[in-house]
Amino acid sequence: MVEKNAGLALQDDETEIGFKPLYAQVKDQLIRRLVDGTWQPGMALPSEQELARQLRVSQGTVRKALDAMTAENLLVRRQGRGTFVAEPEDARILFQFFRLASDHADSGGAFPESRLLGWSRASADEAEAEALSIASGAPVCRVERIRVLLGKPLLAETIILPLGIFPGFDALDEIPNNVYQLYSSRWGITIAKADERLKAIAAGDADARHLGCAPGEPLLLIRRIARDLEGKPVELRISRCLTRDMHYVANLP
Amino acid sequence: MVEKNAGLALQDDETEIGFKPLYAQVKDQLIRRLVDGTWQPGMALPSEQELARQLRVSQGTVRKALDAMTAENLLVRRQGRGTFVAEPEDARILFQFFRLASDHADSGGAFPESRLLGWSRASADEAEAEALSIASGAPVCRVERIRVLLGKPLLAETIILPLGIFPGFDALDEIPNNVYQLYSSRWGITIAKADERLKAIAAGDADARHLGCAPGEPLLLIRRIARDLEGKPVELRISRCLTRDMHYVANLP
DNA sequence: GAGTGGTCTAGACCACAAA
DNA sequence: TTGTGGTCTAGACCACTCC
Repeated sequence: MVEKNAGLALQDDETEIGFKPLYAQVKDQLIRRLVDGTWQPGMALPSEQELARQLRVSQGTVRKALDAMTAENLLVRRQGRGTFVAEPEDARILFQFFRLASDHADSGGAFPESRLLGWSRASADEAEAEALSIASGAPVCRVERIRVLLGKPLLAETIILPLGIFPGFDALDEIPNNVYQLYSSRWGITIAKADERLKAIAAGDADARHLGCAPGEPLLLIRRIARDLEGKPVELRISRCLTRDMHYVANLP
Repeated sequence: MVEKNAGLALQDDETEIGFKPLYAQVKDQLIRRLVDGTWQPGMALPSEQELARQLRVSQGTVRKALDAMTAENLLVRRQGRGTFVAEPEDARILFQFFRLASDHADSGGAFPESRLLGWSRASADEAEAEALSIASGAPVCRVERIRVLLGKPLLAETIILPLGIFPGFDALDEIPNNVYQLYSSRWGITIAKADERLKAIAAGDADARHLGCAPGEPLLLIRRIARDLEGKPVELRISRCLTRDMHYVANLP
């Protein structure tokens, strides 16, 4: 009765080690359609029944793949409406990637404003190349800006982007506040997840000037590597944060 | 054919707003048995079939509850063996709750040693009471210790425990390295999750002396609220970390 | 009313572990 | 061989949304 896992138009690795459950293969197929732009942010996917027919698997298997992708914030499911590709709107990006909050009352979910200091083409140094899995010396664009919340300088950040992945970024006329939305609309790149490393450092002269604090004041250093749908690192971001009245929030697990 | 959700020996809140899916009710039941000690760390649960019979639901519904609990690190499932209550062994606690790593080669998964400075009974101050959801002035035990990795002082930490939850803690003769294991074995309390808040601060004189750094050196301040199976805060821990050669790891999401 | 996702069930076969 | 969890299927009913 139950059909043998025969791949069903899915790439079947029946080799000893390369086995994947059907629902994982389905998930890979669906992610492929996100990567190649078949389904763009905001669009509705076909219904579960329809996907099941197309992929020749049961609805339950499709559901398991969709549920996993929903848990990873790639999709949004709405009962009675359908399943949609997640969009990089401010509210979601803020919630998912911005972990700084006020010590006192919740900062109301305001997206911090940006004061651009400049951006320019450069060559990746050793550390940047390592973090982004590109060749040392490869062309990148470095963006420097100050993030401001409620009129107060909050952090200084440097964004390093490989120009091989974001061609023409260095020639932009301006850079919006929500860059992840720009990555999506202009280059079709979705930031799916990120790893962060945190340290405490002393403020240098430049950061002190920009943030309005004394040189030597303790700052929270955040080094973020952001990854696309396939897990490839596409952005390196280094932030120096004033945490006198703010804190970084982490949940375990 | 399908039986109406009638609670099935589960507490049924069919009131307008209080509805819960069956699998969530099953999960609540299972967690209750963890809380009341029916199933202790390391023990095997009954099989899915058996649980399904006992609770008068289908195996699939039981599975959904077990999968959710496994995702929360409350259970461990082993194919062909069974489902077991997760234990607070060093390796897991290290992986789940210790987010500091060396900047260079992985620190090999070594559990940091502890150098105890002392512990004593005290009264909760405003901030501690607020964090632990207890009355201001309620009895607590404060533990001070230095964590050491590979012979080098890594961080100074203060653990604040409500004596209402851990009676007799202040009268202990000694305190082991892995306190979460002690909470479990001595008081039957499982640390299920924790929230952390991070800041950068300047080292005070005492911390500088203990950590072997200069006063004013930037330290990473971590304030952890650890919660039991029911989400109630049971431990407050404040760590001041030297992050010259270390960093804190966070994953988004 | 038609279509969607959300829940629940029942039963099959598979991979794995232990006796 | 027996029993376990892991996967997959098929079909039912429900709650919700939109026409």
